[in-house]
Amino acid sequence: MMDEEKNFFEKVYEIAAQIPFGRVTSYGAIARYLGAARSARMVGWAMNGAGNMEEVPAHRVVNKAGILTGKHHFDGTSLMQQLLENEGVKVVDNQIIDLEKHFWDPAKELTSHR
DNA sequence: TCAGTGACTGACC
DNA sequence: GGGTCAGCCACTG
Repeated sequence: MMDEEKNFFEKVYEIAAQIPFGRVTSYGAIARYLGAARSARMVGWAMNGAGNMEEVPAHRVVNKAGILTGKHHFDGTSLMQQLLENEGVKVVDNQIIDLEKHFWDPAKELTSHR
């Protein structure tokens, strides 16, 4: 009711900022939590602006396949991979290993209200 | 102003 | 089982 007044982007930032250390999530998971599962692209676009926000670890957000699709948008080339590996997430060929083990579902962890 | 692109996903064939 | 198509919304040219 009240949070819904927030902008879509702001919600994405808030959720992304709550991703715990060593965990990752997908654009669709965030989008679905916001009630816009079909607008996963907007989540990625929001991450584009979040890339400059240290509070928003965009490197912890990957596609559903666990592939670092947005690594190209980072300052470096393997920066995104380095950050994930630094958190204990194994990444090979721009893809996260054991994604299910590192996956963090906002709708499941933030199961406070729909 | 219109049209195309994009850090995705799910459904269809 | 694997590839293709459409949808979503915002920004750029």
